Amino acid sequence: MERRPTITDVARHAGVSKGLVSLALNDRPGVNADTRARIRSAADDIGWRPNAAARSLTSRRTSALGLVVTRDPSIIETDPFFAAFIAGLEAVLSERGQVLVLSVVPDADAEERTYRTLAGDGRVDGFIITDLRRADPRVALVAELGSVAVTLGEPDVPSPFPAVRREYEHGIDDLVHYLADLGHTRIAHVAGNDDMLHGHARREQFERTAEALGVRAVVTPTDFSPEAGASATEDLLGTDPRDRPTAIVYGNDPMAIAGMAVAQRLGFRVPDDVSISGLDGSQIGRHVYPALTTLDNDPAEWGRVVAATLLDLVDGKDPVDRTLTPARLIVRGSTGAPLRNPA
Amino acid sequence: MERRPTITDVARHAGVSKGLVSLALNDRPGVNADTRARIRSAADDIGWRPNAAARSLTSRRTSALGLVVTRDPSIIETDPFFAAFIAGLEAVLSERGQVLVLSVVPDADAEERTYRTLAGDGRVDGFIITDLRRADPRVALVAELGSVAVTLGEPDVPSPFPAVRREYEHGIDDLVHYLADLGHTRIAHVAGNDDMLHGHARREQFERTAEALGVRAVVTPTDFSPEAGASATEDLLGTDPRDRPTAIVYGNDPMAIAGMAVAQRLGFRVPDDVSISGLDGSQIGRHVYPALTTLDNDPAEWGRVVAATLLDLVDGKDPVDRTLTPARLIVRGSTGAPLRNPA
DNA sequence: TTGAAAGCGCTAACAA
DNA sequence: TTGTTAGCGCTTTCAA
Repeated sequence: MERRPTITDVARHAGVSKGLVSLALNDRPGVNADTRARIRSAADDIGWRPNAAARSLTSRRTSALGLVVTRDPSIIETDPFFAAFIAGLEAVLSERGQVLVLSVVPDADAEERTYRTLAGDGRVDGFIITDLRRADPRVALVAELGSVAVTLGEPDVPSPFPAVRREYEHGIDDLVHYLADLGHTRIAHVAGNDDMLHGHARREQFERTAEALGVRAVVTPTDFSPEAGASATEDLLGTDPRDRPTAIVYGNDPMAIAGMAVAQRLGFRVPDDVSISGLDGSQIGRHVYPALTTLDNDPAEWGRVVAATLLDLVDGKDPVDRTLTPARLIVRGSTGAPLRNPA
Repeated sequence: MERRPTITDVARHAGVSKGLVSLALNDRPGVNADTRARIRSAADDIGWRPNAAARSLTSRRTSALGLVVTRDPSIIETDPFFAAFIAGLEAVLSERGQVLVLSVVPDADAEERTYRTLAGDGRVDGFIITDLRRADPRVALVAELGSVAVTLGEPDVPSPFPAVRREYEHGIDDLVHYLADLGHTRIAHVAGNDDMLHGHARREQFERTAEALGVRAVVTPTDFSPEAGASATEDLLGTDPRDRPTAIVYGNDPMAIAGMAVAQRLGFRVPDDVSISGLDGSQIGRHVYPALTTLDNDPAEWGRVVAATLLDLVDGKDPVDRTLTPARLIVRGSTGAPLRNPA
């Protein structure tokens, strides 16, 4: 097996010193243009690529970003966010010669261990913190580890790190208004994990708007899993018809899909007997019947902006918060006016 | 900002040479038990962790595995396989101190570039090759790059690498038998990408079994996207009732869900007017109405076995192919006997 | 069983 | 503008 060419091989081929090769190939100033070109073609000729480990050892940069996803294995599969989010990250990372180190861990203990390992072993230059929780320990942990991060959303703890956020309040406001305008007076919210900041904020906004409109609101917190969405729906629809909600807003699309299935199995027509809405968007929501009303999110946009923000931070630029375009209400067939006489 | 402790710090604390620290902490023989214990506690005291780059430079091991996923961004989001697959990989990797470098790329060009970058820069010790295609160039590419890989399934090109496979043929056979036994005589298959080996193999097995049973089979190849599943379904159900299939088997669950929605929108009852089956399993399939008949796959099991196989290979053990438990038919509400007089 | 020294491939001083 | 020389933090000889 032939040895991979090193910078010394390039230097020999180009008839220069390896120090100069390093300068030339890293686009540093102070190299004669001809020499630079000669070095470059020598490198191409022998197919040289800088070794990441060697470079990292001196530059103290790994050119890698860490994403640690903490989700129960059964929930991660149905979460429509991550795949597109990662594709968005990747679009920026590959362009800038960076890689993504991904971990999927089952619980908070494994999560902390993974952060410590990734930072302690010097494997990544920074972290992407998703699914912020209340009093999230990860912000302080990353700081303690001497690393940096970007958070998706604004943490409720002091954070030295830039945040990327999307305005969701108006979207929820629009959604509840839209349902109230259709004539719904009892609207349930099968909320996501209330310990997660985004789940919590959406629930609060839902309650605020419902109260402002004089709509009767019932909130059931869950864990974002379709199972939980299904069982919450059974409870809601099993109540006395006079108390029963005529519209249900779910914390994410998979729960909404599961809830819609329960409603249909119990003989409720959607949307005539009960209107169903997701939150957070998804591709599959367009393809169920009836198609799911939801609030759009654009996971790929999240990914692109988060990656760019974190790379700038790692490059020593001043951290700047970024705000994405607000979530927009997408009305599809799963919501409509409530029928006077339910089946 | 305080400097991270190095092996020299540990050596000083323990009063030994750094060479000995290396031997002791890597469980190499020839170190006095007391000394080893002393070194270990010194390392713990000052919180030392070996730097991955430095270690990689001498050991020529990165302790990282590469996974390059080539999917159109719109399809990756709905694919139920990857999230759980990655969680399965991770379960093994974290236990063995390895990390996963993940890339999501849009097309074959970006794919090749990514393999070259990851291997050329010495960022990973080996690759995980999913979604094998016909005459897949990646097997030769990885070999050319001097790296190693594990393939999910058996490539149709000569491969020096171990393969992990799951027996799918019997499951498909069972599924078609099951449908034929219910009385279906016209069964369509909305197949996945026919350029992908698993999609192709499943289609062939479907056709073989259908022919053996004297069932009329119609096959539509697609790209695995829910959109394609939906439009294929419109075509199939728009035909003359005497030609119309009474059962449709989709290449994956998202397509089946989209197809079921189309059927329902067109006024077909599922399963009375048309039976719907997925393939490949998914969590969300349990939570649509009616729940989706499918063939189970266990992405997490794939992940665990693939990771273990690749790590063994990287460790220099002889490559051994592994075969997972066969895919099993899971009958749910979306399939049933065809009604004599369709609506 | 331990220490000393060399070197992995690169970057970054500093000289020339 | 270019060459020389030290390291970065670790593993691995080779001596002692």
